[in-house]
Amino acid sequence: MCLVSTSNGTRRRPGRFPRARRTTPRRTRYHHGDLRDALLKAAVELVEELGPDGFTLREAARKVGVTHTAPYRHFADRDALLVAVAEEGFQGLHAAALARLAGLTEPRQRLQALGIAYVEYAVAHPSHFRVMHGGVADACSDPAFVQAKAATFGLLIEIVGACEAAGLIPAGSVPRYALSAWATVHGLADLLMSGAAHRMGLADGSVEAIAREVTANVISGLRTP
Amino acid sequence: MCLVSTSNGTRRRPGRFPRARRTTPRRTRYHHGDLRDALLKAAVELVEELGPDGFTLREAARKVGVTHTAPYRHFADRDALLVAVAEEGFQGLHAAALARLAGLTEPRQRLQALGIAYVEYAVAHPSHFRVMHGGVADACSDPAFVQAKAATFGLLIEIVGACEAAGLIPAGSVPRYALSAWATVHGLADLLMSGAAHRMGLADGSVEAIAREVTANVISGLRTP
DNA sequence: CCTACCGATCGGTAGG
DNA sequence: CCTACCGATCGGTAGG
Repeated sequence: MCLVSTSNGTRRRPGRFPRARRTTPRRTRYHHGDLRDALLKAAVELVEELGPDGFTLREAARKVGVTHTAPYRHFADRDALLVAVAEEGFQGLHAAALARLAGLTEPRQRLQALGIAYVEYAVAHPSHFRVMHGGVADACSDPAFVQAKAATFGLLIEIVGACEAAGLIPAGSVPRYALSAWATVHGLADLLMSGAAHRMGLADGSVEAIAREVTANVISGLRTP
Repeated sequence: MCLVSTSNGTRRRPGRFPRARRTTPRRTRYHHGDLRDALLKAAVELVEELGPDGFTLREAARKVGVTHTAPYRHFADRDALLVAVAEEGFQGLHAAALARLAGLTEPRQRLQALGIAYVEYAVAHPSHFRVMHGGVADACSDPAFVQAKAATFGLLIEIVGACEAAGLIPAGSVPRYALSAWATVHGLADLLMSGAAHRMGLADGSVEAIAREVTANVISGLRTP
């Protein structure tokens, strides 16, 4: 039988593992916003170790060195903390995309740059990425979250729209191509994050190089203008 | 705040929800293999409702109508049941792919058919698909599981290899194109399963039609022979 | 931000 | 396949 329960840390459930004792020294006091930030950071680390479902408020508190009820001063409940992570994630992804797009005007180059930014962000911030696309974010209507998400998605539509305007894709096919482009980088991100691509011997080179190659294949499917 | 804890069923943690009482009448007795199959089926349903991490052995037992220790007669532990689901999944995907490939000889058609089968299988069997790519399966060395997984992956390599032989892709680029093709359908599967594609207005039409369009975009990036 | 507590699970073992 | 149990969590509330 596969000894997954001990060889990976994806899950954490009552009564299966002894809980690690406090590793971080307890701070004497937290200033305004200090504990909030510390909890956010702890949450990101825990999601990376245990997955979004394995994350618990109590362990985040433990990690930061406060009582398990202290987080309720800053977050209404467990999901609120995860939503904050997701929001931070969309803002970070948006910023990373803008940085990669800076100075590029040619639609195909921009589409590729957006894709590379997407994959790079996911691999560099797997916890954020997973929470962004997890169940917590799905039903969320938090304004800041929704705004950050829409802005990022807007970049994709804008760039594919520019491809259409340039005659690189058939008129009216923006949704189809947007979905194709998104699916490709989204899947690549997942296959790289999970290690599946590597296990199958398909992930040689840097993340950027891999993303560049894979997105190039998508680009090459466009018309010549 | 986002009321995710009540609006979606992705998670299940101690003390958050009242547990539903037995809905299935308790069987008087199970024949050999009968309970095993019933537990497998229950596990699939539970993963669909709660995700792989939310699945518990106790709830599966409850759903089937036996004591929470009865499953240990058929599965060594919780992970063993999930591995069985993953194995069933890879066998199902492999069979679905073979069915779609039957009669097709042209490499591009075969690549597209494989991709469509992948996406259709994922959408039709989301629980299996999630478990197949989840943490439980990663570290698993169960022979039947490994074999079913390798057979499915082998189809991809074989078909992309045929594309190479036909001059549709540059010599030596099988890994790169295999990764591209896989990433695209893997990402599409995820975006369709999670509802993200639909929420963004990018998922009009049947799953087959969407998968056909998206894979067509990949195919169009190949050389003309 | 803390102490004390509650109700509800869970995975797993002992022993039949 | 069942009864009885154990140890370990968890999210959350009361009340300060």
